[in-house]
Amino acid sequence: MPKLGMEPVRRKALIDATISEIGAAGSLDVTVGRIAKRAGMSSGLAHHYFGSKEQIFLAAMRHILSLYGAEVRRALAIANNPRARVTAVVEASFHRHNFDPETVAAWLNFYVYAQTVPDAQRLLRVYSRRLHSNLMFALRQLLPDAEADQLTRVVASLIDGFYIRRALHKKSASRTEIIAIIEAVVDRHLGATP
Amino acid sequence: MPKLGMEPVRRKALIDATISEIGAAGSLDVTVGRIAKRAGMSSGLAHHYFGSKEQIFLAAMRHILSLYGAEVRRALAIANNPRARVTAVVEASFHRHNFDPETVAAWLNFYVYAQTVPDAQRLLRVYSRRLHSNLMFALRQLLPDAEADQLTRVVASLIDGFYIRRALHKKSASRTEIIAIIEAVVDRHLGATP
DNA sequence: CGGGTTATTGACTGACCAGTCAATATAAAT
DNA sequence: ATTTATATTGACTGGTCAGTCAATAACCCG
Repeated sequence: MPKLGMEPVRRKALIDATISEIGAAGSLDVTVGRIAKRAGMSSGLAHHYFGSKEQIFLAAMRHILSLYGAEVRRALAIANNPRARVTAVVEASFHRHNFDPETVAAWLNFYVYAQTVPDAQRLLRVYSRRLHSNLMFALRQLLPDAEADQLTRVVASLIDGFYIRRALHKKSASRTEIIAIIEAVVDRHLGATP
Repeated sequence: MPKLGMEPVRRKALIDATISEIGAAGSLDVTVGRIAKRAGMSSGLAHHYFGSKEQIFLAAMRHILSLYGAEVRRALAIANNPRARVTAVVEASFHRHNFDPETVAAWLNFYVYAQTVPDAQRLLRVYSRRLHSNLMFALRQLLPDAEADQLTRVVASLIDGFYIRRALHKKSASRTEIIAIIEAVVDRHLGATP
């Protein structure tokens, strides 16, 4: 029963299923068979659309990264001054969506995956650089370059650091607590060098 | 040619080989066969001494964690005031040894492994809590409790955050730069609330 | 020396899995 | 209605790997 135009539907289902499976397994030790099953199709079809397991993982990564990118852009569009732009980036980074257990698990695993697979590393770098330059652009309007540079690294590391800690202890600080702590660090830095 | 007392020698060789293999592969996708070969023995012998691959990984984790723990204790023993104790923890966390590419790769992978294997999670939590309480103990002597608590989280997250970024871009900030940045954050906080 | 213990190997097994393929079904196009 | 293109399946293959085991070797003690 081939209703035409199934491809996008199947791809989306597979990407969602991949993220769910990674979340459930807590690792990338997930078989194409299981992913396909969760997406409601045979393993053969998954290969038909993606060609390989690696391509499935990369598509899932792209999906997560692009959701994140969209959220950052959305938040930046609303912010109307440099300080607000920093807040926008931080809040987007800890948006509810990125905070779902399965999303956190996927991020963490993709970080590791990027060590092995060059395409994955490239993807992650693009987003990492974009984050870095968004922060830098805003902070350079508030601080001397050297200080802006330093605070940019601090904020970027805090984002990653709170993320990884979240993955380890589910029972760590809440989304809003984390945001408040990072904001306080920024304010303290800005207040000290006006 | 069974020279007696081989067990500790073999175990050590296997643990070192495991960390090297993880570093080389950038993932836990490492076979017992390859580990054993690097350690100069048959795969059978690796199983003879450790029983399972999981036990090999856990032993490697324990080794890395205990090196880290020893380094923290060493540094704390020298520090003779609370502020110096914070520095001691930060410097121990970025000691050259922990900074070897293969060690960074192992840490990162063990973080992910802890999502899957309860024993690994337990190990990591013990060390994470020890780190947390070392920082907290020192900072409570310098700040009101609520602020000490907050700064503790910040420093802990910065440590993890800079670590994970290091794993992603080999070309990120250097060991000494990272330490200086974290120290600056601490000083800024202490300076603002004297 | 001979029985007990430790060391060590490599072959073997059972399971699992990524990716392929031939077969089938069905819609649209000519 | 025949062709053509898309959709879909599940069986199959080749390879890999964790863990087991029987066999062998060498030391130690009595």
